[in-house]
Amino acid sequence: MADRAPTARELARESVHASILAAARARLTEEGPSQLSLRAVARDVGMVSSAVYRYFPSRDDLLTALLIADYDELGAAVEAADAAAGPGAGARWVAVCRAIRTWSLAHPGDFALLFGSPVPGYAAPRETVEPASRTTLTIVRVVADAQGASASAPAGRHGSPVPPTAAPGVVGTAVADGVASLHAFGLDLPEEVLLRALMAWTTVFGVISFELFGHYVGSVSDGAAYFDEVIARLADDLGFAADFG
Amino acid sequence: MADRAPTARELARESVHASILAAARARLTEEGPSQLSLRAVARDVGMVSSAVYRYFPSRDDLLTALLIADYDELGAAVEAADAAAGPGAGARWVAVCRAIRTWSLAHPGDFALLFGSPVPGYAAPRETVEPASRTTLTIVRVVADAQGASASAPAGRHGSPVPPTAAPGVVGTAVADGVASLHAFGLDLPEEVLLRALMAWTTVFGVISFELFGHYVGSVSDGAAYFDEVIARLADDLGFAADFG
DNA sequence: TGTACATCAGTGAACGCGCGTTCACTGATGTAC
DNA sequence: TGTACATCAGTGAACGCGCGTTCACTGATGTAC
Repeated sequence: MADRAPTARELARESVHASILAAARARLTEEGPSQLSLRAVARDVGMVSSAVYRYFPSRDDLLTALLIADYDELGAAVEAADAAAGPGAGARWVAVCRAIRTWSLAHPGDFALLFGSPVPGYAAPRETVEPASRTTLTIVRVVADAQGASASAPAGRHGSPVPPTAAPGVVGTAVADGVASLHAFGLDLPEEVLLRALMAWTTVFGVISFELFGHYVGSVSDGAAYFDEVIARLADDLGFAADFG
Repeated sequence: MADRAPTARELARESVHASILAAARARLTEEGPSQLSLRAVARDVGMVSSAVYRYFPSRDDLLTALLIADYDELGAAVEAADAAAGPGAGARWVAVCRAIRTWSLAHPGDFALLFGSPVPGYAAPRETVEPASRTTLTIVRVVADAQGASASAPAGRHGSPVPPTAAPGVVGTAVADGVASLHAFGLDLPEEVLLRALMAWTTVFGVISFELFGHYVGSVSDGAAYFDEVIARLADDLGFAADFG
């Protein structure tokens, strides 16, 4: 019941568990998640495949653990970038977006696991939803703060938060669920702003996906420069100016 | 040498070839491309697996044929939607975007093949590049036409094509390759416009991808309505008004 | 038009492979007296 | 502190599976005389 000193067995178990996860993550750097085999991971870690079952009841559980670890790592990186950035929303926006791209390029297999085509025969369980939302929430928070800040700023191109749309009035129920979820996090945003924030996040994802999977070949030569151009315009569309420091 | 009447053998060959492709496409509706096995396709078509080798030298060649067929089908659907839409760029924009979404939702496996995580161990050959560009080109063409039209339109929210960005002047080389490619198609666009068009296409893809792969669960309830909201704002950002008829 | 030979689509068995998972085992670590 | 038993991590063999691909075959279709 009380806190005992961990036994040698417990320490060893913890360490092997971590080694298996690490080996799986290392594999993901080179190959897609659907390729990821329990036997290969066991081989990498230097144990027999059946031994892995002492730590993960099945391959699906390994995938779930990976999914959570990845979402958390990405979320932590994004949150850290946000915290480390200057106080202005423009600087935070750039830091957050770049952090997402940097992590994704460094972990293409993990990116595919999180955001690519679903792994055949695997359905992500509930437990993955919360860590998954960390990144989205950080983005929404930056946008929300930018809105608050610019509400009391002088008028001009960036004076009015989120310009009105060409086909207004129908936002209606489209993101109602999203607004409701945000309340659970203590955020209260106009639907228009949430929709714009969601759009921006979607674009950031799309750009990274296209870059990573080779769909910009022939159109975009310098991925990093292009990405900066894109997030500058996204900030613009959100009613504030990106700040590249 | 000259045009002979096709022999029974030739007709049969043509027909079996088509059946195999059709069976493979049908499988894609239900399962991911990495799952797609030559043996399963052969089974569906009612022949022994080795017989497929009379038609496709390997599984990779089957995948390539599928890729081309899919890109062409999507491209044709998008071009048809463009042609069928009213003459205004706003109406064409809506028609084209909706066509992309409609096709994608109806063919999730094909969408994953075209735009999802790369199939492990398979690299798409050159022949797929041209059919792949049909969709992108249609979008760029609509945007280009909208620019031309609005250049002589009265000023206002949609009077000035593509508003200036918050961090201008650096577009520079980011999409230089794209501009060069466009010349081959007789299109000459300012870099800013091309960049905005590329961004919009990326967002459309991102929205469909998120919807299809379940990343909007909890945020977006009505995918179709949300999609329309998004493309209305994209048109807005491109300097014209979406026209939903 | 009729026959002899060549072409080629489809068959069925076989190959070697890697996979997820189960199971009885051995030997080291931990616990109770 | 020392011994007897329980726990449990890791082993190694085995299961059944589906895969891509090869190969010698048979029988129907096409071609040359």
